[in-house]
Amino acid sequence: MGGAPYSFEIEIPRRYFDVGLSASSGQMFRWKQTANSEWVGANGKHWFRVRVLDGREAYRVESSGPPTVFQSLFRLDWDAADVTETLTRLGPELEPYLQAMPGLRLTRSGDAVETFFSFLCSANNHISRITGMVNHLAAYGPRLEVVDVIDLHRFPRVATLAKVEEAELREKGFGYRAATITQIARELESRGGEAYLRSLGAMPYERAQIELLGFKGIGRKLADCIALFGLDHTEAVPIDTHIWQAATRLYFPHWQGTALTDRKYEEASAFIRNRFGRLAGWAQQALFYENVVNWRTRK
DNA sequence: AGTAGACCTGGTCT
DNA sequence: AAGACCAGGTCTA
Repeated sequence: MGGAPYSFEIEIPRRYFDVGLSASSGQMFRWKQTANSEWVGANGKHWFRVRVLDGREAYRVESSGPPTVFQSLFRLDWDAADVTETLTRLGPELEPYLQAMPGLRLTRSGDAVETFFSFLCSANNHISRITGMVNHLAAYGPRLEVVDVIDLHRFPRVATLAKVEEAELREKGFGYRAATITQIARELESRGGEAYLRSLGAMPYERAQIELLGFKGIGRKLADCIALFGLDHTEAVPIDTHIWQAATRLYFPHWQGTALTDRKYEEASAFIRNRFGRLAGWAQQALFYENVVNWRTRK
């Protein structure tokens, strides 16, 4: 299809920014590595194509958006060296996890709507299937571009998703989430849709969390994922099965092997948040993905 | 406040 | 190779 409106270089050491790792670590679900090992993906209304420049600590990016969009998406305005140093100082126990995941960054979605619906797909689910479901939802949006046979869509708006029928999603293999997703889409629209969602990003984390918990089908975990990955509340710490394992290993050994209850969720999440402040979400991401990659061998 | 089941589907393990 | 188990959980009883 037509050429990219924007083409630019991003110069940064790999240990501070690994696109593939950051794009495929469960924060976004619309990135793929092509046969010639480029990373192609979409977020909200933009698409991206990223290539590692041989022998250089740099990327060549083609995109529908200017460099600022890409930089914001991968939070390049945060200095990874600085973040890592601070996290290690505040929590020396994080060092092996950060070292194990060099170049993994906390991303910042440019589209709260996409993140909201992406994580609705994530409950009690595998990353591989979440990916398929999110791409099904994305297909309701207009096509932006085709890059290397990969269809890249603008993620649909709330009004579009609010019209989707439960049966339709069932047929696409959404299972019981077909019901919650369509119901929540309607509820979100009635609350003001995208503008409402964005307003949650402007309020304090605690208030946004309460708002999100008001949706039937959104519990603490999803609320925290949406807050962290979609609303830029970087102090949010979603506690899922992986973080629960890491948290009990590092901070609550007496809870190892026990079930995660509301109270324990609150305590573990707040502990990590208080320990790392606005960097807590970044710490969470390192702990999360390291555990995803290594949990099988660990047990 | 904590526990037990149910819930779609499909990867992974046995 | 068919069947159990489980996954970035949440709701209800």
